[in-house]
Amino acid sequence: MLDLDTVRTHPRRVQEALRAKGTGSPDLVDTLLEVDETRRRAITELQEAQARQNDLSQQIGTLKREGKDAEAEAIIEQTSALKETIKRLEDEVQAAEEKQEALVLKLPNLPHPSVPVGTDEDDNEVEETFGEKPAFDFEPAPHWDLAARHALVDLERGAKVTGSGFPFYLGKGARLQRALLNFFLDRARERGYTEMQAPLFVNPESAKGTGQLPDKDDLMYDIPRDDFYPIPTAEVPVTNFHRDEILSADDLPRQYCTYSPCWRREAGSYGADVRGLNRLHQFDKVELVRIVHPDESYRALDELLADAESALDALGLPYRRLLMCTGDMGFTQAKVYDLEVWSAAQERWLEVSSVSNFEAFQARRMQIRYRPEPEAKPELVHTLNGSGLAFPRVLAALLENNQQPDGSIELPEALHPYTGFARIGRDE
RNA sequence: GGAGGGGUGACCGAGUGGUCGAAGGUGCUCGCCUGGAAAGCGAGUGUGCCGUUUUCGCGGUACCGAGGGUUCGAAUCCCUCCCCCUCCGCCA
Repeated sequence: MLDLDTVRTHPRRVQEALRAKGTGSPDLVDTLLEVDETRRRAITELQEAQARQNDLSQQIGTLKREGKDAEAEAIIEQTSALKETIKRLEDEVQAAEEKQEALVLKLPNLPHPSVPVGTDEDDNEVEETFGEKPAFDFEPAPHWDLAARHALVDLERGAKVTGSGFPFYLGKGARLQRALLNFFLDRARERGYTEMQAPLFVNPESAKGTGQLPDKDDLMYDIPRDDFYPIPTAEVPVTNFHRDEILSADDLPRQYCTYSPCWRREAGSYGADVRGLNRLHQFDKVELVRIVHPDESYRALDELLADAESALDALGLPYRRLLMCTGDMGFTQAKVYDLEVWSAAQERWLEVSSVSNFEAFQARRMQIRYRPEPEAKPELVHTLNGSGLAFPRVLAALLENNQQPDGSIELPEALHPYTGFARIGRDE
């Protein structure tokens, strides 16, 4: 959510953001400012009426205490018209506030000046590529073939039991998942994150806080009977942990890491890119969340990026870093990097992490504030998050990139203490 | 799921219709005291919104879990919902 004051003072900047992100119409800003005008006028009128009412009520109280009931009655008679006025103005204010709230929620975050302007993924900037793509003197198999050959993943039975995109992992596949979980969490903890286990369902208020509602509601599954949403990312419960709180300056920064499954409806996805583990309805992820002082958030973004990248480095996977353009970044973000891992058999880059600075956009919705000095007015914090990392595509890349001529898979050394085995498909 | 108790400021905790944004305490800030500290003493210390103001600020209004209602007037009375605690039931 944007600050109304920003919209009032820099309407053109907001309109530019709407255009750059390709969301909503620029008229939104004008409509919003009109509603704001109406709202403020109504509030002023209402408060004047309330002041009169308070004054009269106080007089009545005084008169009654002095036993001057007749005089009190005379004043009470005057109040009935005022009562109606107040009722009417209250309704007006409420209507205007609701209208305004709905409009404000449609305004996306302003992109940071360093973000390239663009319309779609083709305009994202490849900032840097890391590691060497593996070369094979045989035809490398895609991960779904490798997973089937070694019985690591069973999508068919997952589809039977639940539906497509809900995999079973078994044997070394399951153990590898568990190894990734511990590997990522241990690394995050060593890098200064507090480990957390979060609820996997959230209420609508939380989904609104991080920006999944109202605009991205078809991303999530929902449980209408109890008014819950299975989380599409642990960002939602973890960031909402501090919702409606005023932290002291000493409490900042807060850094949390958590493992969770994530559920996404992925409505409208289809085609060859969804094969195997490329796109699932349920997947596992370690998420990193930072809540920081506003002056620190871009330094924190760099650190967060380094945290995510270091995990890929440790796994020896080739990857590249993309700076997302205005048209391809999300509604809530001010600046986003994507990390994409090289998938050697598919010969594609697969997104395994998205690292974002939301500045105060989420914090304003969630009312997460901090007090700069003991007696000072509270101010909004900045929030950031990044995957560290998403499992399925990491798994896909591990299988594809590390496959051997005999079809076995050599795992990177960093994982050995976690898996308890060094390879898949030999010495079994 | 059943029965009972309860949700008040950063925290604890008074307050059952008017002068209550709310006693008292703790914490915190500033000052006094001290060689320094503790203790003690004094003053201050909520948030949002609207208006006003070049700054400090000032005026108004709302907020005592949420939403509705009664009343000239609600933290206080009534209704609905949410959450927490205790006991019972069920259960990993």
